[in-house]
Amino acid sequence: MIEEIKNNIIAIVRDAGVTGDIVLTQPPKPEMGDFAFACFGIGKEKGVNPMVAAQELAAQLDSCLSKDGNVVIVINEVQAFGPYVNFFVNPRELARVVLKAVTEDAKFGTHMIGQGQTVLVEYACPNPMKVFHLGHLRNLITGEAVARLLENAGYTVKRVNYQGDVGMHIAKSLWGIYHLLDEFEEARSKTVEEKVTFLGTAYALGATKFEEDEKIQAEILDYNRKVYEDDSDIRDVYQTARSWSLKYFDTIYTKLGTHFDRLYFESEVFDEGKKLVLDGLAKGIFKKSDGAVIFPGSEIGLHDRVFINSQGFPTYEAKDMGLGKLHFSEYSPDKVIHVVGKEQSEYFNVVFKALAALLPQTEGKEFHLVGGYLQLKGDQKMSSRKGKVISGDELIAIVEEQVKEIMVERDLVDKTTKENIVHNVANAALKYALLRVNVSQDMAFDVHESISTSGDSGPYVLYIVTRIRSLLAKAGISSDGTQLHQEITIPTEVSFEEKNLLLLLGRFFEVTEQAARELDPSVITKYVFAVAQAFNVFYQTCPVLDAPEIQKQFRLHLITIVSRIMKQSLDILAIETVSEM
RNA sequence: GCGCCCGUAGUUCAACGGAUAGAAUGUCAGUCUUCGGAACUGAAGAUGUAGGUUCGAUUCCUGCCGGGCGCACCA
Repeated sequence: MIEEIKNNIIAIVRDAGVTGDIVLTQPPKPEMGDFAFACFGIGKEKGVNPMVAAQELAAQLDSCLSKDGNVVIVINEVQAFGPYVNFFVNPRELARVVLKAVTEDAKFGTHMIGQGQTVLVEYACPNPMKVFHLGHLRNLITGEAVARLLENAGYTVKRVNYQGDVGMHIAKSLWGIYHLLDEFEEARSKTVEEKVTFLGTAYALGATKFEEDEKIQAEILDYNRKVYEDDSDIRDVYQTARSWSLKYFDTIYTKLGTHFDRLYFESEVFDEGKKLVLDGLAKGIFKKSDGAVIFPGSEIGLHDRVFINSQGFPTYEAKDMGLGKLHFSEYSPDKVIHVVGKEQSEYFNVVFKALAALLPQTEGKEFHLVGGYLQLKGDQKMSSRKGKVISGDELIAIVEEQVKEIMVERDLVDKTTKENIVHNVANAALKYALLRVNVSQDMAFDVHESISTSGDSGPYVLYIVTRIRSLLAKAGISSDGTQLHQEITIPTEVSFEEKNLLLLLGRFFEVTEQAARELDPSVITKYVFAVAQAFNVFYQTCPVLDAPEIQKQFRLHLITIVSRIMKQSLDILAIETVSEM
């Protein structure tokens, strides 16, 4: 792999008398070399201008190159560029090393850095009886990718989803349902979508009335109490409505190819949470204030938060204490990653401190992976029908519809496969668009751009994979690479385009590592796009099937690996490839 | 009022304190008698503002301008 080459270069540089850390970077342009060593450090050490130091080092290295061809066969040339010493690798040697590494190691690109460690990834977290909005959609897609990123790095990952099935929003929904009882009864026999639409209406009604009318406010507070007390008056309606919501969420999870190891609910943690906080109050971790129990975050430079309200109900904060305890008793995780929007950053700062004070074993293991916002861009046609806010599942449907429109003209094998393909392409479009931006970065989503067949999009990347597969099929090779020979003759000439592809393929190893370290799927998205582009450039100038035999075999081998690594990358993003499109 | 986050081509996004700030899209100009053209090549086009630290700042610090969010009994 590429590490082998890098180590080779590092050894040469060290031989030249350079001490300390030797870090190799990539020059900004391929014409400037393949690897670079910055000479700011040695310049300072020697008290000379880094440009001068680079020139001296390059000259020194160049002279050893010619002396000992054996050691430095991977390097063709050393050149000083400003304050950098740049290395040009021998393309044939690069080809040999990269093809060998990737062909021999079916797990190339996976890591063991998480070996023996359990990580809880908490994501999605929609609230029963409320809509699954766009924020949830981005969160879900991000969370699944993060989970896969970590699995790829060797961690044992548990996907968990924490949902608010008690609290004021539920009380408001219940009030709405009880004032629309006829519709509720009718909904029992309707589809999941219709049930959920009804729930949306009921919540909206309750929420509006709560603001308008004090008497209704009191009624809703009473519903809240009944939910917490599991009152038999409301039990059936509550459970029924709750199950409708969960069913609806399930359909979304299935569509997007995610699943959870454990669904947590506020209803199962609030009791314990309250108990923990009251214990903490006795120990002086929490304080009484205006009839409520608060965590005095302001004493440690944060802010105060209410954990138990003056009515004696645990707030979200207290419930999180109960949840934390459950997490640790069930999985003893080494890390708990909460994928949650950035509006909760300061909330988590306080809550993690409180949790650590209460349960020392959680100290330093709780992380908030800050999610950026998702907005819709472009024309208003998309912000649905009645000017209402568009929901997550509506957006999925819109993307799928538009992909279908494009695909009608395509002449594909049969109808069932075609539906499947439409589904996969639509998924790719959506996921790619959401995962190409840094996790914490706000983004604007444009349906037209996401399904665009050219440019930085899911369909573009998917298309490259199918085209390679089609090419390989023509040559009678399966795309999984099982037919590849370990021994391959490298042609005497390896082109510039081939070399670029090889360099990129070799980087897969460090890219997956970086993505896992930074918990950022966009690292993978950017990489897979770069590979797709490099392939297209290669494809433009390098014939495969019509090439002379040695070159043909080499190129077939190369593109098999391209498709394999692209598929592996897309797998991490939970994007499924297709055989044709 | 206090605190956190963010201002990069027309637009959507990149850039461990380092080389000429990269892509995509849109615009303009080209390529190829296509191993699936849903392609490729080229051009024009940007760091909100004023200072500071540094050999070097999109990146770190301060002020200002502009935007988002959070600050007690919602989740």
